[in-house]
Amino acid sequence: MHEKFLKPYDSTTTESRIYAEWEKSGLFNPNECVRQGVTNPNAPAYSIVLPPPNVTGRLHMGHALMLAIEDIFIRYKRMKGFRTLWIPGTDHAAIATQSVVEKQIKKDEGKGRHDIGREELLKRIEAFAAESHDTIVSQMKTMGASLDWSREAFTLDEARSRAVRNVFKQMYQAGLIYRGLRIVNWDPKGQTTISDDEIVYEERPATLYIFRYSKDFPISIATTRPETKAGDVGVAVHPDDARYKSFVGKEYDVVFCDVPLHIKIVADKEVDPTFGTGAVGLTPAHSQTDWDIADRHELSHESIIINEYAKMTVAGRLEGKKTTEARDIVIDWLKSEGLLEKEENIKQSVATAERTGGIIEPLPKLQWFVEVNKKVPGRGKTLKELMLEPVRSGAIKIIPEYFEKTYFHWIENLRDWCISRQIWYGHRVPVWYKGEDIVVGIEPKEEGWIQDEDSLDTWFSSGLWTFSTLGWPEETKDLTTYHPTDLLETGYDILFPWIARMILMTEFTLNTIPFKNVYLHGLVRDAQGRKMSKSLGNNLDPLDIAAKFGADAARMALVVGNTPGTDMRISEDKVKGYKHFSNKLWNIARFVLENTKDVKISASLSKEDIDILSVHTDLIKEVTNDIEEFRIYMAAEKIYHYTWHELADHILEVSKPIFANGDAAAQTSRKVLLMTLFDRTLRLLHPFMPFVTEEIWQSMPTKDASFLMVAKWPS
RNA sequence: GCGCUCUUAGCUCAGUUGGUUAGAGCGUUCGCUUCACACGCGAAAGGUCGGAGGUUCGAAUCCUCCAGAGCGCACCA
Repeated sequence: MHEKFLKPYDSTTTESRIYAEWEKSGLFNPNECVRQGVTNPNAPAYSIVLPPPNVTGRLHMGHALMLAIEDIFIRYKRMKGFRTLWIPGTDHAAIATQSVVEKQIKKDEGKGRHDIGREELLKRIEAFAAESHDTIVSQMKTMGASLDWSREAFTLDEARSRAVRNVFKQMYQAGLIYRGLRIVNWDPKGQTTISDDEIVYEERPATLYIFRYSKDFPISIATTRPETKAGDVGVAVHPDDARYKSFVGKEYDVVFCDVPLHIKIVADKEVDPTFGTGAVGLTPAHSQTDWDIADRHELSHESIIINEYAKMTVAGRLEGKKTTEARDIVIDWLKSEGLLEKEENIKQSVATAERTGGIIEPLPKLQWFVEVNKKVPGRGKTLKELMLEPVRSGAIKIIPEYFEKTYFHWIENLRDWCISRQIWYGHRVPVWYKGEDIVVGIEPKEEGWIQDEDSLDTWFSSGLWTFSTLGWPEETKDLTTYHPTDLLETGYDILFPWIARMILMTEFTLNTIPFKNVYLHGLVRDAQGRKMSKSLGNNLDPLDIAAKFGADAARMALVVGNTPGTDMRISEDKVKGYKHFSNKLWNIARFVLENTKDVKISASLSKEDIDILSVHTDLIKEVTNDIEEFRIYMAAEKIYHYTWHELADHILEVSKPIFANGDAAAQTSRKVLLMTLFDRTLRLLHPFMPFVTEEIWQSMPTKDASFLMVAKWPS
């Protein structure tokens, strides 16, 4: 027996050494597994593409959970003999990364993005991204993730850029990407448009003002934003509203706070007659609903009164004022004119930008969109339908299943996807202009073409992730072997922005699904159930936890009892419990190795020992089944329970008298039994606690492969 | 407004899709320097499974209603 077993298990020195040995062996790469003869060249493939963490800093416990779950499936399948591929990568995360760096520059140097300039800002962001990347990679390795680093990808590298330009061009040619003047979600703080999914609604108290445009205007209207009324072109009422029926179709000229308005009264069923006064002032340029109503009644869209900096552009006393100041001015004016009839306190959910916190200002802007309700040429179906179908048919299975309903519900409400952003970091829109001419996809050779200034929503490139990482648009061997991928594992919070987009993009580009199974994990919360955040200071850093208790312990603490789709709580105490388990395993190794020195593994078992072994065989079946059915939270618990409370507490204890004074045959049988049980237990436990199991197994006489990582799964 | 989830031991959660006395971890109490391990061992206490009905031979599990908690989407003039 190696003398290392005489001291308690030390995870810190062991884990880094073991990872280096695995990496050096090359066995994270399935091609190398085949070359070294540990995997059959014709074995079925199993693949996962890692959800690429944003290069915005360091990994948190949610990432650690993601790595643990995916590594468990990967290691299990690898031991099962599959050609198993897990591709690592990182996400440039456009807006998120740029805003982190911009904030830092503002803080350190007091400068904004335009003081720095496009080129210099990009340089700074790239330096920051590179540093984050290195930190993240080393964190992933610390967690024991058996990722094939030879295939590492970045959403903004050259290969992925080629994929992005290619898909953009194809979608444009298919008529599914268009440039249009639409109301977009403008973030005045970040100075960019954002998509519907990047909005966070915040409930806030607001005042509902009820007033008339002028003394002789016949209808009072209600609004929470009086300043926008300077952009009104009409008033809408419900067609069945008896109070206003006689006014429908009439037109009025008024002067509202120095601004001349021409107001037409229209009837539209969109209006809720029970809200406010039942009459809506229409501001088509600054409200999506109003824009739509104006469309139906042929009213002008062009009355833009607020600019990108949330300042008023009308002449008169409001000119150049911020919207918040303008609101006070309008209210004062209404009061002084005797036009304000009532003020009500109401609750309102305010749209804010998730990255900057800026209050969204709906503005009409010329932007690029993906059209989701138009038939895809050659498919006879819309993108929306193509997103629904594979989940409906079961080709894609979502775990837990109830999220499928949430998914359907979201798709039904889906509108065209605004993909252009006014930021600098990211894939630049691959469109070039020269006068009226436009070229899409590849930069024209001739002089005089100017590229679109905008960049693409980061989810456009991550939507291609399952196939761009496998080499598309090249027709690679990897692509035919590993796509569609087997499992996509991520947090339920990005079901919509990411998973739905991947299905859309893959259906469009490859006529197939990106993955067969979606495993959604919940949020990792602190011991009190609070979200981990910088401001609360309750973040647990996976690196600290791994350093203190070992990555194995951290993985077990994250996985045991953690059902998919449900938020979990984690505390240092829980991790500590599994550190003790690592040590327990270590001591079992010591006992088994000490007591089986001259064991002949081929010797036959006694009747009693055959029974004990068969219980373990049942465990193997159950655990295998649990993993296959995505119940790894249960598989982990079962192995833990068997190892500690059956193997250690019971079997080892009753073996002591046998070794002390049993007959020779009983002793031989028992030695074989313990060695067999422990060897199989290490194999079962390896996907969950890869380091300590590998370290022990290297000293086992049953060792039949270079690493436990590529040893056979027991049956 | 539409939809989803949760409510099980003091705490955090399981309960493999209806089947014998409902489980785990942590915590609590008591006893152990037992030669693998005090990062340990042995024992014990603790739950009418949110409430009310229903289906069934049988319900924590399925159905209906009610109460409480959380979340998503939409609206928000």
